[in-house]
Amino acid sequence: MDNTAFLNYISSYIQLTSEEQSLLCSRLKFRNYLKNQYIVQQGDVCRSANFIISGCTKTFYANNEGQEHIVMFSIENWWSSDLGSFITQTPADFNVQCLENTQLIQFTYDNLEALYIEIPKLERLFRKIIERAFVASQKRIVRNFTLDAKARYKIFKTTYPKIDQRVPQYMIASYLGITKEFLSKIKSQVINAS
Amino acid sequence: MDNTAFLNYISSYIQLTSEEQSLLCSRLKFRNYLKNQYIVQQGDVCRSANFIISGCTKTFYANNEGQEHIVMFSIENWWSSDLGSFITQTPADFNVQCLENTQLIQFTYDNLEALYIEIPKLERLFRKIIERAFVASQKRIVRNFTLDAKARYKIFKTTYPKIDQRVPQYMIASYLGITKEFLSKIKSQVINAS
DNA sequence: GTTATAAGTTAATCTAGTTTAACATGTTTT
DNA sequence: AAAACATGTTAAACTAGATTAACTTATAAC
Repeated sequence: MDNTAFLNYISSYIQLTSEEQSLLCSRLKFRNYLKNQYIVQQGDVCRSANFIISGCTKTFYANNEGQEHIVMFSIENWWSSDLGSFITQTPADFNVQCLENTQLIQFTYDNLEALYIEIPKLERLFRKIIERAFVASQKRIVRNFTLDAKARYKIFKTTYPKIDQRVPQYMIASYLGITKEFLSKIKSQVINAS
Repeated sequence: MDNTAFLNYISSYIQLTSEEQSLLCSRLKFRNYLKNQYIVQQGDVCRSANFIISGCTKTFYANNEGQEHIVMFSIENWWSSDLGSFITQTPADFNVQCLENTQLIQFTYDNLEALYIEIPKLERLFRKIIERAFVASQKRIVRNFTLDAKARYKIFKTTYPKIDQRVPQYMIASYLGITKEFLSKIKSQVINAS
């Protein structure tokens, strides 16, 4: 199993000694999922925090009418879980499903708690990771309030060009909080305007 | 200066030794702001993470037309900052303004970095605090997508009854992402329906 | 290579929420 | 207590985006 992507990712947040690195690596559990498989299901407890080595997932909420609302896409070098369920070990609000065959590093709750004790620097790592995720989430809330759908779509396309190309358009509409029909309309406007 | 509220708040996340507690307390800086004073201004670097002892603040974004969009209200026992600006020490996207006379504990960036080294458990504290904040933020994004304005208002009222009573209605409309006129209409519908 | 099935587009009709504007109430200042 | 200003309400006209439904284009299955 190839740890380099994960170690490289970590190194932008904290510096580990080579002992810490090898200890950490000895604890890593890899797992493969197939396209369409669920990593987490709404109502189940989310048992692991998942770092994506390859592949792509969507995190979504399904309401009583069965409509899906996508909260997040995750690709290589990002996390994919229902964090709320994971940290409290209570039933998940969200589903996490693979959009491609996906390879993950999985940290179970107990595993991660033990790792925090063995390698205290990881507290800092995860603090910093979540700080960034929180900031991005706050900014998204503001964008949803201040910008109309066309502006939001343009930002999405430039911020996540790789996701835009890998994922069906109706899921992008769901992520943006609009219908696929309206996204279609926006796209034709964007093209005709240029 | 009264540390009890802060120590009590912390104790629901981590257990400090009495040495750690007194060290922490010796480092706390209190500060008072008057109603309408700015703690952070859009464009300035946010120099401190602020824990509210008493009072109330709003965190908001002002667009080019001068319209305000409220991201968050903060009251006693919660935090009030532009976290994105604070952690990266780059210019703030948001303003933080006092809605009442407000007493804070302020952690400057350098102060907090030093504290993380003196009391490593604080890494865990802030990791946990931000985990919760992130989860709440994600849930708010979903609510904004899945619920209409009336449902969002009802949830706001039951989740934050104290804020609803302390803050002008036009600010609540801004927080909910609707106009004050429409909030007024919703409220009359909620009353007439009951 | 035809038949299903999933994904994307277009257009007409409809609605939640905005805009504008006039008015009402409350609160601070002088 | 009048003036000035901030806050809140109501109603009519308007718009961004939803809904419905018919159609087109891909992709997969046999």
